[in-house]
Amino acid sequence: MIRGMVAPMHVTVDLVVLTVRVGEFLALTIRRKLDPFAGRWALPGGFVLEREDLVDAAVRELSEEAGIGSMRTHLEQLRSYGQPDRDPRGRVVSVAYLALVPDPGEPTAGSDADAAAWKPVDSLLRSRTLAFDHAAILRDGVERARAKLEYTSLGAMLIPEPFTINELRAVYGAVWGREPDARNFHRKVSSAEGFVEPTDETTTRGGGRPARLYLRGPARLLHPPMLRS
Amino acid sequence: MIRGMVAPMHVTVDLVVLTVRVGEFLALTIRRKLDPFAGRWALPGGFVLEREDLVDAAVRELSEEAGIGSMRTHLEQLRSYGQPDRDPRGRVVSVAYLALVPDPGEPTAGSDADAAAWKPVDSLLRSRTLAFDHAAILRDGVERARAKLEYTSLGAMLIPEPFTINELRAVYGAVWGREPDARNFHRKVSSAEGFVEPTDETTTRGGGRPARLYLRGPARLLHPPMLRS
DNA sequence: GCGCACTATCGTCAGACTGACGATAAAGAG
DNA sequence: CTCTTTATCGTCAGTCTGACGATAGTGCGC
Repeated sequence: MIRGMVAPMHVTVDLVVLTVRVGEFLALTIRRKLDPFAGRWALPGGFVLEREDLVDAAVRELSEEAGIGSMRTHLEQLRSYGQPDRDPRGRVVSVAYLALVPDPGEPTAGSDADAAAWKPVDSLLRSRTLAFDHAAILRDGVERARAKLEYTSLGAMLIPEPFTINELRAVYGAVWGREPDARNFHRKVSSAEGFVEPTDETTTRGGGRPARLYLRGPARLLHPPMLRS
Repeated sequence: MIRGMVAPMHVTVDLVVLTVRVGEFLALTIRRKLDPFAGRWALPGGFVLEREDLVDAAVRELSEEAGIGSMRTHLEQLRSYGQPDRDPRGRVVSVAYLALVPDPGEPTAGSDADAAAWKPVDSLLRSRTLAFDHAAILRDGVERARAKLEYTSLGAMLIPEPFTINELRAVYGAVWGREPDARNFHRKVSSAEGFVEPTDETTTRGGGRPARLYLRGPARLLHPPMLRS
């Protein structure tokens, strides 16, 4: 049906899965069981099945390779990578997805991996340990996440509900590498329409005066944005 | 080299090519010569060659199908589309690119098309005339372009150099559907570091008092952004 | 050559928002 | 019951924006 001179290619999805745990900005990595790059760390991912939509493949890999359900997950397409030599097995085009999840605890390795682990984003980016072009994909995903914290409410997708405003502030500190001022952050978040919804509960888990607990609000975009400055 | 159960797919690039001409926001379309959708209007695009990088395929199609060189063109990846049934010929994953060009005049149809034309974005989006899922791709591209005018200097890629500030303002009006205030726009653009570079020349082509001519500046991001409000 | 129409550019001003930081509130620790 | 710690509210000056007034240079019609 398609003229023969056009070579078909393999299509994969790769996942940049990000979370924050105790003040650290982490990405999910797996250790590859098979060649190429057997034994090396990589981003989770896999081939798109014959009749499978791209986003469905991403959801499936998230579940298979990381044991992460799609319920509390923000998942968006990042971009595609198609350099002809990016995979030694042949021509493979990868559609990368970005997932932001509240810390789900230790990951369980899927069938293609002999280990899975959360690793600090900074050290992954500095240490060229990732297989394929996954360092570039991770860099793009991290950049997108950092940018989106500015003008969306997605920061709240990186912690479990309910959370205090200071816990949310720690997310921004971990992702941006710089803590916003607590008082200005509190003013901004609590006055931004629909960013967070207060509950009746408070907690003292951070020590000090009890802090109100919040849930994620319905707003997705922030007007005006929160500036990294 | 890759286990047999994973079916290879065809990979294409599709192009959302946008420009502004006499106050109208236009997208490049071609009329398809071949099935599927022969005779229907579509976005320019085509198959990625066996050893060709994705962006190279986009540059090639831009040149082949629209006669647009890559010199004065802003080209960025938009996103990928991979619904299993999006192409009746079989499984085709398309990587869409967004191009912003200064009006290059009437397009010349490439070999896969029997016509090429600039059409107003709004009417294309309203009238469900585009083949495949190209209406969705165009919508995403237009949305990206509208958003990027806010926080980048890309508006200047939509008009030929040199230009007056008012001509640039007309670009914003065409893309956003609403003209910013001339005086505030002038203040903002001329005070934003590196957005535009003044020349020594002026023009009276708009009538009235001579306007200074500007070139595109080196800045790509605007801090703070220009608000659609 | 003169005033008019037109666009370009500069200025003004109130309101919104930000960053820096002071001050007070409400817990637990000792 | 005082100290430490975190939470929350306030203050204030500086920046940026939107609305809009005012002035500056052109070409055009007469």
